[in-house]
Amino acid sequence: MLDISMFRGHADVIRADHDRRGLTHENIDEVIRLDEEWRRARYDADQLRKARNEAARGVAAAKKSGDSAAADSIMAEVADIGAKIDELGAHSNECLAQRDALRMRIPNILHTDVPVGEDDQKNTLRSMHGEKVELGFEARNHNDLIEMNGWVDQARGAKVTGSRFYFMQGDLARLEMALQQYGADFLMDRGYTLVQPPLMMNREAYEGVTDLEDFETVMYGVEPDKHYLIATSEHPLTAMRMDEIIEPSELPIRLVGVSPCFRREVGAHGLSDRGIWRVHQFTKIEQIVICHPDDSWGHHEELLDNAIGLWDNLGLHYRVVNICTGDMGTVASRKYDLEAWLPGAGGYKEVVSCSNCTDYQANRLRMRYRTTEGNAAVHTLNSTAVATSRALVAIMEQNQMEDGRVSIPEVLRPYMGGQGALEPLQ
RNA sequence: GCAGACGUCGCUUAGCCUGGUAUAGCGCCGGAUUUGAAAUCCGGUGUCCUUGUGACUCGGGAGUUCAAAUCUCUCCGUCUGCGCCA
Repeated sequence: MLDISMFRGHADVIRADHDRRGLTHENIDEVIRLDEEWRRARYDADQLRKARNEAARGVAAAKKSGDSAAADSIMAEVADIGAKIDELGAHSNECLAQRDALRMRIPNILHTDVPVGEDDQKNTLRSMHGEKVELGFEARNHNDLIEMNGWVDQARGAKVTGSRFYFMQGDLARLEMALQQYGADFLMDRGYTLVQPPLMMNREAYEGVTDLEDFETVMYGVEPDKHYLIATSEHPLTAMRMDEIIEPSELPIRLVGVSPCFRREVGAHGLSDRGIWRVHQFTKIEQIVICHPDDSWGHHEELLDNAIGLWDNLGLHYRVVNICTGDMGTVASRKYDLEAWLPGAGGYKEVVSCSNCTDYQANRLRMRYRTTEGNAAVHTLNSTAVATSRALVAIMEQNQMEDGRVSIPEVLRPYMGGQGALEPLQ
């Protein structure tokens, strides 16, 4: 959510940003109108409250001096003021609620370097990493590999839960745990604190960190407790400091979250999504930074550098792209994706997403740091380190051997008892 | 799950019984003093607005009242004991 001062003093900046995104200005104008109406109603109500306070002080003084007639007369004068205050107060509250409901839907201001374009076709290449390996035989896609090796049982997942749920087993399950361990260790070495978050969140905290539409399309609700299963540990880790004033000496806060992630993935998917590429549940190692506003662009590069270091160490071929205006979403100001080469699928596909959300989440979460001129919103950033399901797909497709076994990246072998390849399930 | 106690400004804390301007300490910021620092002293230190002799703020919400941190109801959370439990 943008700070209200943006609408009062710099609406031209928001309008220019909407122009880049191809949005109309209606919502901006409505927020400004509701804000003005709220301020008027608020002022009128404040004047009435002032009168009531003066009367109350008059009653107190009269009673203290024993003049009960004067007290009675003041009380008679202000007998109906409470009802008027309630009425005006209700109107002002309504204006404020409407203003902020609308303000929640207005997206973050994009960084000036974000390329303009309608959809992911207009994302621009930032850098290439690693080499495209010559397999010397026809590449299988990961779905063929998991089926021929028995590493994932999709049919029984569907039976006991539903479609896109699965049992992961054997060497692939062990590699999944190795990826978690390695990813967490890699970031702890770089000064990040390991955190295992709650896997459910309440509505208020969740509204602080995500697009409202996600409640319909992404998150699972848990009844009757009114909780939501987290779609990523970014959400609890970012909301962790909600309603807090952070001492500047604590910044920057660097966290590495490890958790299962739950996603409804509403909307039909085609055959191209078979396998474990797009599933309802996976594990993710996530980087989080909460920092001073002046430092966030530096930390954004730091998060990208961490992701690049990790994926280089896995020995995989991938590219980094700048996400364009049409592919950006509501919360981020700038976003980089890592896209891994999938020889079986024949393309580069998203495995890491690295975002600077500036003060957008912090405003919703009332998450501030102390300054000499008052308290100001912090900036929040997040980036995938490893989403295990997608990293497994990239490893399987790039490291596959002719017999269908898969070579294990060197850095993961110590976590696999020294094993060099994934063997079929017996 | 049951019973009891508790929730006050960044932290600690007084006020609650008996309704009438939110107390003090710590921390932090500024100033005085000092060659500099410590110590000491003075002032400031939540939010909002049309910046006023302004409004709001005592876990959230509702109620009673001229007036609620204070009384009532309700929800949330914490602690203690009991119960259950990997």
